[in-house]
Amino acid sequence: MSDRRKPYPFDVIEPKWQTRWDERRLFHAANPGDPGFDPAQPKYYVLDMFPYPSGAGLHVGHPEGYTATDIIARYKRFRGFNVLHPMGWDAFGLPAEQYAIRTGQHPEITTRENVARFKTQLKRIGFSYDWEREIATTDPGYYRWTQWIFLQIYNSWFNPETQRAEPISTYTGDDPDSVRLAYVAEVPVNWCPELGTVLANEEVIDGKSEVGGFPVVRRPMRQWMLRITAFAERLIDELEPLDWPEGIKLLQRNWIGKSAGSEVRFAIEGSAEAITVFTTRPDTLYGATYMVLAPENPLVARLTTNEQRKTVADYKAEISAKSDLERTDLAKDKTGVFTGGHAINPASGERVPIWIADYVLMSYGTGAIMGVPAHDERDFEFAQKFALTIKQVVARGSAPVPGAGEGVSPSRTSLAGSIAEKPAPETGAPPGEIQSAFIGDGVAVNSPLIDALPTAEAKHRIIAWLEEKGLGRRTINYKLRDWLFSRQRYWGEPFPIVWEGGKHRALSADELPLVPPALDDFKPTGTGEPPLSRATDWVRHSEKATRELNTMPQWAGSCWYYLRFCDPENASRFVGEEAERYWMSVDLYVGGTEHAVLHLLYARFWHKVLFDLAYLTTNEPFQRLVNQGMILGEDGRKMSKRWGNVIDPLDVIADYGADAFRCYEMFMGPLEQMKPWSMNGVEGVSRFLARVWRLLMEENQAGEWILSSALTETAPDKGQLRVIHATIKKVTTDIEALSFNTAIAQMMIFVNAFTNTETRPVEALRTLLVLLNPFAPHLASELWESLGAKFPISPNEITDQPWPEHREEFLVEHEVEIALQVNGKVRVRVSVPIAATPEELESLAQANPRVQEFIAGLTVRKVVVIPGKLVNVVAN
RNA sequence: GCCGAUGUGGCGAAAUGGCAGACGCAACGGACUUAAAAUCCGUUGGGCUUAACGGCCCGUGCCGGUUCGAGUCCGGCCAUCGGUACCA
Repeated sequence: MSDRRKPYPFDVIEPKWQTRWDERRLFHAANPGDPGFDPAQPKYYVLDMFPYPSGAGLHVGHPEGYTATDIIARYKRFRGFNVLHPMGWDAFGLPAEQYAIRTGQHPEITTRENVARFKTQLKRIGFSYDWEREIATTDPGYYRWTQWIFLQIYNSWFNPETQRAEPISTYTGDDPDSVRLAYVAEVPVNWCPELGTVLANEEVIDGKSEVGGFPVVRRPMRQWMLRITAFAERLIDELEPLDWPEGIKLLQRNWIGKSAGSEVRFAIEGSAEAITVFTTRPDTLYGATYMVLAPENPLVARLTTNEQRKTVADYKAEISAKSDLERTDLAKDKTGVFTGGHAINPASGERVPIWIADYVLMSYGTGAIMGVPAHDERDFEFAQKFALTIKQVVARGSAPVPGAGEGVSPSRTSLAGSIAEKPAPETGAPPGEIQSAFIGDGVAVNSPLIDALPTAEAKHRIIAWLEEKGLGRRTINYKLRDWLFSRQRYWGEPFPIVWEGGKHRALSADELPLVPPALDDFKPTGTGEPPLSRATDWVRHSEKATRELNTMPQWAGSCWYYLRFCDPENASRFVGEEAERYWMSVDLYVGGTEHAVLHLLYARFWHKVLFDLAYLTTNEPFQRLVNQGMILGEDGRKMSKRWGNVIDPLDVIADYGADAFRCYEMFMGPLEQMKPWSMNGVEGVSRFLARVWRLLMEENQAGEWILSSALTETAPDKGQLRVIHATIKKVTTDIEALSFNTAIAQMMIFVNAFTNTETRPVEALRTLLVLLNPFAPHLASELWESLGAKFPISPNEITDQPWPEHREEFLVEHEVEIALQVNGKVRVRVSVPIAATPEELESLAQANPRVQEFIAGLTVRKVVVIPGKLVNVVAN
């Protein structure tokens, strides 16, 4: 291909315009107070999810979203907006560190090289970023403020009364460290003794390290945590008004996993202690025939009887050898052992055995459950396996049993009553031979306090009783866990924390940035100590104090980069107040679904903390979110080295040009949809652009491109005006709707309509070039310039033109073709005057010979007239 | 399991409840050319029928419903893809 003649000289014009845009600072957005800032202009902040600059360079997936936002950015500029469209680098991260371990090359160098490569690639595609706002999370000028934000989080707490983050100074309790939004806790991590490091869950496969296949065990280690759970309620509620895809909102809600229920306290037999469980079904309390604690629950040691001590210890050892993944993967079959201890069911007074099992997680609820096998699938499976009592306490049915009072009727009666009302298959089986758990709502039975009550009311009643007796209370639980915020890595932001006498303390803001020490050896130390421990001088903060050795996770930098873009040079504040007030929030945020939960949740969390502390004026960062779909290989499979189906954007650009690449990415299909790449498709779009080129240009004898002699200053004819204005209308509404594929299709219709005309009105082509400019900016700019050489216009830059407005009057036709239907089937199409009244259309239809033919011998029952569309004659 | 998305020609896809398949690809035919490429013009959902112009029937994953009219709305299935997984 590259040896073939180019359909138009994109290889010359694209670099030319890219250089010119840079020189003219065309895409630089002025901040309030800057020279050239126009307060009358509305603002528009359109943001891409910034990339991790990997060694592999860009793939075709990146530019899909970037092209979409670029079209919007260029369009909004035409529309008179002050557009903020920035780009930067999420540059801390593991690959650079691992590369450093292998080669000894400092991650900073690797990162710099990768950033340079990415930037070259992005520039070659012609994106209209304001490069003067470029940021990298690894710049000290940037991570200084990442550390500063951490300090704000560290120095605040969540006041449950105001439901807001507040400075720690407003906390009046004894132990501020127990309520800080950043705190230290012992949490279990994946520890690989052989590699001497902690591994992420994704790095552990079947209980072995992904690298080397060494055994991995879970072991508690001291970690920094962020108290995101305090914001769970607000993270759900404040999601509601955002203009995000419903699916993403749902994903976040499910991740936060709110469930309402109650805590119930079970007394332990022969002990002053009690076990508190969380349940969403307190109405099934009478059916709790056993209890299960998580193996890690500290109560286990105190409950276990001497006879069971060895069994329990063995089981715990077995469990701790399993990784999280293994523990859940192998969850096909329930396991567990009896502790020997018993508790008392507070409702029934029955004595119930206490077990431990790994299907109960220490990290959710209270790390203990009441086992209600008749009404919970997992409990049912467990009870079956270990032959525990199964007691039915909810019967199918919805209406309360007539005449049944509260807790007075014998349970047997109400059970019989509800069966009579709505028989269910399994209730025919005698008690103890229940075939499966009934987990739906129904009517309480065998539960004296709440018999005959429907589930909702039974829950309410039993909670009231528990609260009255001091045995429990209504609570809400979340799946969301606090955010494990520390990593034992080198290439990340050091914590602005020092330790002295076993206590942590924050650095002051003027000690920032805290720069990581220069290291030659980035390898894990083998002891579990982070690599920073090697830098002994750096670690010593003072005579008595030493620095925190962990670093922050990669998420930290991406939690607030959209704020820094508003004011990237500011040396005295993470973002200037005026800049933040002017630019925030992000009007359009485009990126992949892979960040639907973590990044977007973490960023919202930080934003809310900063908002509560009055550093920001907005409560949410991203007003509108759009996810682009994945681009698959030509074979319909996910692009990967393994399949050899990876497409390199630069290869495509070398053959067809950046404009064709951009347009093809948008023409493939709807932005949000997953779709396969097709080189033939690129070819087609490239042909379209070449046709646009030849609409204005022709070759002279010498083979040079010159302005076409078909161009004239004449006015477009009626047919042409219709196409022009239909195109303005469709392209405009389609861009607003992010429906770029159909916008391009309409421009193709335009070009087809003008391709073989003898004379081409310059006016029509000017309009086309402006409409095309957001999609194919190099081509449109070049042609505009060429056109201006012979047909000057003021202002003479395409980017200074107003966006065209369509005029309805050019779209209306005198005649319109409508369909005549008989009984819903189209029988003939006829041309009718646009002004024809419904009555006229009706009689016209009935008089039509074709219609006559089909209604012959039938009685016309009804005639439906849709003016401009069709007439449907209903007859039988 | 659960949650979500998607099912329309040979392919990527269009269609405020109102003429299904716009636009593009591929394929085929034609023009130009010594020839090819490029370019331009045309045909192109399937079946039946006609010498031809035409005409008829079927068709948006499957089954049903609402409606004068359903790719679109409702109910029930099936398939593919993605996410998630003992969350009490």
